Amino acid sequence: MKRIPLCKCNGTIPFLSFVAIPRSCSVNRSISAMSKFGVNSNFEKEVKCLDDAVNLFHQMVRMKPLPSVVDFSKLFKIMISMKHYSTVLSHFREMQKLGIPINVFILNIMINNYCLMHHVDCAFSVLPIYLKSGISFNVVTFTALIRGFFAENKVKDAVELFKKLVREKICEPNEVMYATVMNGLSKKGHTQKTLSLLRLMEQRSTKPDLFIYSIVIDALCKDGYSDDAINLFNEMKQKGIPPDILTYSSLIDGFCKLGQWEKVRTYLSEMVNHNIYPDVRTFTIVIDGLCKEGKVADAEEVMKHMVGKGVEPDIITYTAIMDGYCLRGQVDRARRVFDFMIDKSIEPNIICYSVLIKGYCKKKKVAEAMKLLGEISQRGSKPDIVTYNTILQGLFEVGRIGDAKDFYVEMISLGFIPDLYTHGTLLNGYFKYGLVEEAMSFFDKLERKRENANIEFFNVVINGLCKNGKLDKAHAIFEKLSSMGLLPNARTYNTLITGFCLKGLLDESKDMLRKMEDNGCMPDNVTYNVFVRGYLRCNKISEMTILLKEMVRRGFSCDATTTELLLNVIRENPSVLDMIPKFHSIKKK
DNA sequence: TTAGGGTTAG
Repeated sequence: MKRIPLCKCNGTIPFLSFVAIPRSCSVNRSISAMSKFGVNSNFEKEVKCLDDAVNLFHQMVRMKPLPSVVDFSKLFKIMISMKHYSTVLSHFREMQKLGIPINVFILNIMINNYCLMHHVDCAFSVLPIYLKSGISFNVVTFTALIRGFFAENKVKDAVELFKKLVREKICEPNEVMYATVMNGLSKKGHTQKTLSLLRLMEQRSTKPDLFIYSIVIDALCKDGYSDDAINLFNEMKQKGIPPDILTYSSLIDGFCKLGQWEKVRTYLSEMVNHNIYPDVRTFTIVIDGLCKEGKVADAEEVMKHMVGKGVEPDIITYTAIMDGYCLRGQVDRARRVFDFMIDKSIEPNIICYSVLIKGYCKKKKVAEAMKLLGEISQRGSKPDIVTYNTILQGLFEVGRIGDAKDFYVEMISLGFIPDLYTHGTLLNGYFKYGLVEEAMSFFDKLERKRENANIEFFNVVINGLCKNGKLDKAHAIFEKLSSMGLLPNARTYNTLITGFCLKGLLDESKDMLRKMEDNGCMPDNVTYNVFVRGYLRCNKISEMTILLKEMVRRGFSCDATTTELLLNVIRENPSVLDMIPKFHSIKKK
């Protein structure tokens, strides 16, 4: 059945003339607008809520002749943007029952709808409808499915589908499909694979565009490879693809996270020189970066600057600054910000609450944190696992071990599924208070779930064992990591090196350092500090000074604990100072 | 021309 395109109806829409239009409903206002202006008018803007959308749908299906599939597609898109996925499904079924013709667009919308519901398996069940209706799949169909796989963490399936499409020449990927695959890969931590795909793409007919470059630049920045990101950034410019606000924002975020403030300034100026002005997200990235480095006063200045430029802070900006105050122990200031936000009619979400709760816990005000936890549901928000983990940690911090255990039981009874962080917090708490047997018994109980464990979880266990003098056991767990497919990180090595150093086992520490370097994990500031302290404690001054020089040469510096220990040694034996010619510069750093 | 792609907070 062929439908007359609505745009050819001389400004009137036949199917709408049968509908009685009461004045009150916004949908009806929209229909009225459509009648007046034809299909080009935006009824999308008039549909404000689910009721509007549903009412419009029911009116549409009663019309004679029926509206075209284009109008149904538009309406479904609105419902999807409102996240009313199941309503889209039921309405699509109704459409099918009524025999309203379908096309590739609306079927692709249905596939995407299932993928957004995290039901990629159901999305595949739409494919037979294409076949039955003689409609061909296209690149959009497959792109949506690939995205669906990634959304459900099915990276292997996503990549296999993509490879199959290319290998069997089922569908030639376009820029969007490449971007979808690369974004999926990068968000799951496969930065190198993302970069390889970019290089592969350069050799094929579909060339990387702004989106593709921005995805890879963002991935490199998130992994801390800011130099590689800059190289790629320059490469895209040389190829005549100008970066936009998102590319700059990703790059600036990378520099913020590395504390490279000069580069932040350089690229902020560069973007403005190119008439690309920072928006609320760009400013929030800078504010968050400053806050995380403890530079809250600078963050406040940036906030004033953005307001001066007419850019209003949003909930994320306020949350970042609240977290900045909390990290410095200024939970009361964070509470001002929090109340100010409410005054500005910005309703706090669970992340805001969790930040504030963490702030109270950090100040050991667990009662305040608990009080706030109770208020969350009253204000229409819902605590999540992170909120509960924060309180659990807070209870351990103040030594309320019994309450922490009860709280853990309570959170499970409330239906929360403990995550790795929950288990890590419990184990860390047990180890902190010397409850090694309890910790290890719990650790053994978790054995079945260990396949999901990450390196940070094992770092907690290794650290706990080291701190409790169980170095052999810690070392044994370390040795098992590779068989579990886990790669030790700098924290793992530093924890074990600290453990050995504290026991005066400097040879074992050095062995561990060698392993660290052999495995491509570079020693960091913590590693050097731990070694300097180890040598100082064992009174190995000459070895300590050699290391100290190397440390300074590599751009690292003594932290507060090391400096204090070094000063104590110098007080007892002033001649040590002569062996450390650059001590003053070290202290200054 | 109704479908699919990139940035910020616990």
